[in-house]
Amino acid sequence: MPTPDDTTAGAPDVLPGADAYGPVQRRLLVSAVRCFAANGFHGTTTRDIAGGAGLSPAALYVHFPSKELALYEIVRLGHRHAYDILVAARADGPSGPGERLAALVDAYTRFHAQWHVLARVCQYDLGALRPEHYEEVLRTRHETNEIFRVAVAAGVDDGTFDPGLDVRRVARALISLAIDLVRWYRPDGPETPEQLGAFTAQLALRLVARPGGR
Amino acid sequence: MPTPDDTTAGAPDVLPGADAYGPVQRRLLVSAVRCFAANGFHGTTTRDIAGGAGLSPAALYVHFPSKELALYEIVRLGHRHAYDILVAARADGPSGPGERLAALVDAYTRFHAQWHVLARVCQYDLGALRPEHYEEVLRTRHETNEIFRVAVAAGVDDGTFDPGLDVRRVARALISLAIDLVRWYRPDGPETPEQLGAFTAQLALRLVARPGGR
DNA sequence: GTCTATACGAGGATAGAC
DNA sequence: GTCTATCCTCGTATAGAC
Repeated sequence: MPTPDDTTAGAPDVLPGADAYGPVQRRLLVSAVRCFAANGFHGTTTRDIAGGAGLSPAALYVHFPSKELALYEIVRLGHRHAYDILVAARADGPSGPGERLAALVDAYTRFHAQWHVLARVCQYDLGALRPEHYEEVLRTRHETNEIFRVAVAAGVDDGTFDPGLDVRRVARALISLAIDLVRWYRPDGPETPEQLGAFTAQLALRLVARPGGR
Repeated sequence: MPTPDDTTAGAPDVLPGADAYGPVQRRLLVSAVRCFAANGFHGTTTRDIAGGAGLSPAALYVHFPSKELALYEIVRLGHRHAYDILVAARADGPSGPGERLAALVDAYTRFHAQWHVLARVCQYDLGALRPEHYEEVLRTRHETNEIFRVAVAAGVDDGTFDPGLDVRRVARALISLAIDLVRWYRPDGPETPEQLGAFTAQLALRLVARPGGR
C-alpha cells in the first residue's frame, strides 16, 4: 500500500523520466511502480494503483487502456532509461578499456540502486507482459547487454584485459553483479548507490585483469 | 500450463527431495513449482496446479490447506536443499581456502542451474509468503549466506586471499553470481550446469586473488 | 481421496451521471 | 476527467456424494 501525495511534485524516487507525462498520469505510474515492486503485477489490483494515486478505481482507465499497458509503459521507461545511462557513461570520461568498462559497470550498478523500485519491476514482472510487448523489451535488453560485451571485447582485443577471457560469459557476470542488487538493495541500508557502483566497478576490473597484471 | 503425467515417477527435474512425499502430493508439488516458476504465485490459480497434476480443483485441498502453504512447502524444500548442498561441498574435497571457496561457488551455481525451476520460485515468490513463513525462510537464507562469508574470511585471515577484501561485500557478489542465473538460465542453452559451476568458481578465485598473486 | 457442484468474495473493466 | 454503481468472470475454498 504505497502512499499517495506526490500530488504535483515529480517523483524523483521511482520514476526517472516522469516529466514526459501529465500530472495525473504520472501519479498513476508512480503508484503502479510502487505496487508492482511490492506485490508483483498479478498481486496488484487496479484498485491498489488508482487508490495509491488518490483516485477512484475507474479513473485508471481514462489514462491507460489496461493494467498491462500501464506495466508496459513502466517497463519501457525503465529499460530506455538504463540504456541511455549506459550510452552516456560510454561517451564521456577517459577512453581506456579499463576506465570505460569500469564507468559502465559503475553507472549500471548505480542505476539499479538509485531506481531500485523501478528496476525491480523491470526484472521481476517481464513475464506478465503480453508477448508482443515482451519481445519489444527483449530487444532493448539485448542492445544494453551488447554494450557490455563490446566493452569487454575491446579490452581483450587491445591486450588490456586477460586475452583468455570468455567475452560473453564475463560480460554476463558483470551484468549479473549490477542487476542482482535489486533483489536485496534497500535504500535505508549502509551503502549508497555511489558506494555500490564504485565497489562493483572495482570487482569488474579484478575479473578482467591479466593474470600476472598489476 | 505445465504438463501432467509424472504419474508415479519421481520428478528429478524440478523437485529434489520429492521422495519425502506421497505420489499424489508429489505430483501436486511438481505442478505447483512449474506453475509458480512460469507465472508467479499470484499468476497461478489453484485450478492450474490441480489440473497440472491431473486432478480436479478441489483435490488440492485434501493435501494442502491453502495455496500459500503449498508455496511455503516448496520454498522450504528449495532452501533446505541448497543449504545441504553447501554443507556437503564444504565438508568433502581439499581443504585450502581457495579450493574450498571454489567448491562452494561451484556447488551453489550448479544447484541454481540444475534446479532452476525450483530456484526461480525460491527467489521470485518469497514476497507471497505469509510474514511468519517469510521470516522462517530468511533465517535459512542467512545461514546459507554465512557459509560464504566464513569461507571468504578464512582465506583472508590466513593470507591466501587479498587481505584488503571486504568480506561481506565480496561474499555477496559471489552469491549474486550464483543466484542471478535463475533469471536467464534455460536448460536448452549451450551451457551445462557443470560448465556454469566451473566458470563461476573460476571467476570467484579471480575476485579473491591477491593483487600480484599467481 | 476424488469427484461435481457451489458459495462467495475479489478483481478487471465499463456505463452513465456530474 | 472524475465519480458511483455495476457487470461478469475468475479464483479460493468448501459441501457433500461416491
